[in-house]
Amino acid sequence: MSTISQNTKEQNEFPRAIIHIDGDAFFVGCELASKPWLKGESVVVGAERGIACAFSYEAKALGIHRGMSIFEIKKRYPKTVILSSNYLDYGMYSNRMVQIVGRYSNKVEHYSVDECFADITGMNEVLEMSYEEIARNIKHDLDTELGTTFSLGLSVTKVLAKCGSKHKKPSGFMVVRRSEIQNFLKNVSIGKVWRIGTEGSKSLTREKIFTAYDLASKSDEWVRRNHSKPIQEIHSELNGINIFGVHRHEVEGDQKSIMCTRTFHPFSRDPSQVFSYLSKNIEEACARMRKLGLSSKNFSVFIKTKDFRYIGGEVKLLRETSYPEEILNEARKVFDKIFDCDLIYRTTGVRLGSLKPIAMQTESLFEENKNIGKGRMYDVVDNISNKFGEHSVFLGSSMRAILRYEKDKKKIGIPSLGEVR
DNA sequence: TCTGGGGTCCTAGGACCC
DNA sequence: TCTGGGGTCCTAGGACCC
Repeated sequence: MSTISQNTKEQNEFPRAIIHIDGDAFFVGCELASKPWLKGESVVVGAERGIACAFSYEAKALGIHRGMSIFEIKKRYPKTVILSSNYLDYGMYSNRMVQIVGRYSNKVEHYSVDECFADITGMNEVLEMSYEEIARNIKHDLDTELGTTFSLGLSVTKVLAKCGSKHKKPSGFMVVRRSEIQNFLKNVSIGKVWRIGTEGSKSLTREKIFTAYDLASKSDEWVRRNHSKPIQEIHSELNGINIFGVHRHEVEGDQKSIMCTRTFHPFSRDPSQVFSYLSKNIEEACARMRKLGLSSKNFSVFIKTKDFRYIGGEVKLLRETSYPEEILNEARKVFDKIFDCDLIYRTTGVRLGSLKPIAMQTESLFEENKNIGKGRMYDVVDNISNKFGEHSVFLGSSMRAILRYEKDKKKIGIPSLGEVR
């Protein structure tokens, strides 16, 4: 076949060429890359949290699952190696993953710590390789240079590429050309499709849609009539029509919100106790915001009942802040409105929205002066927290939460107070 | 898996305004 | 004063992701 007709064929099969890359048991993979003697063993990461966060395929084969307690794992599978997680390392591996993929395309989306998408459309001519060859090279480079394996899917849309990488884990390699989509989708159950969650697959199953093929073969008209935007978009992508572009994250810190939520034990119906947990979350969220150099103007707080009912409320401040006091004042008002003494609560949370860099805040001279003092104070607070740990300094309103959290650790060390039981 | 934590985006329905 | 009908904006909560 001539080069020209080969190119035409490739063009037809890949109007766009999208790759999805997924690290296999990524956290464990990173650990094994530096501890190769553990390869082939049952390995679990998550010692510091007391539950399995990630596990090797050998551990999975034994029956270890996500969230299983370390205590139980030790008891039932004493040979399993238990490691603490090391997020800084995983972040470094993750960045290297993106760099390596970046050799083959400048359109790489760092989707999560262990996943990325790449749009390699047109790179076949630049690199003088077929799309499949490019994909194989990427996988080869990742596997050999990072010392852990990756699964890769190559197809014409993000949803299809993601179905591909998922198809044969670990170390999978799946190419789904346009002419192969229908056959491929017959073997993909509807619940496995990216962005179709439990609710989506429930409602689709009720309509006798069991595989991705069943959905893809419905008409546009039918989907538009019976389903909302998310399913409509997935339907298009399954048919090879690109809806979700590959977006490279150019800017660091383009985060839209910061959340801090925590479930407490025992559950509580005591308003001052529950508010104290909320207060602690607000303090933590503000500390993270300051670390990122951001400030927030709109925020929402919520409480969740024992039976998982969610009640919340939103507040708009007059100007941005990165300090907890103003937020707490408003949060108190919302809290008093939404708290119901007859219910028992399990979780509180705060979400800080409309984030802006601190430098972009607009303030009057007077406010500026007021906040300089506060800024200095919080510099000190942040420094102490860095040195002595996050519970070293806190607001009075968070006191009861701290005491409760720390009780679980038996004792607390507060520099100014000594040890409190 | 009777349920952890941090994110993003969508939408139904109320409030408000002609 | 009562009434219809339509548009936009907002937000609480849900669904989904890793």
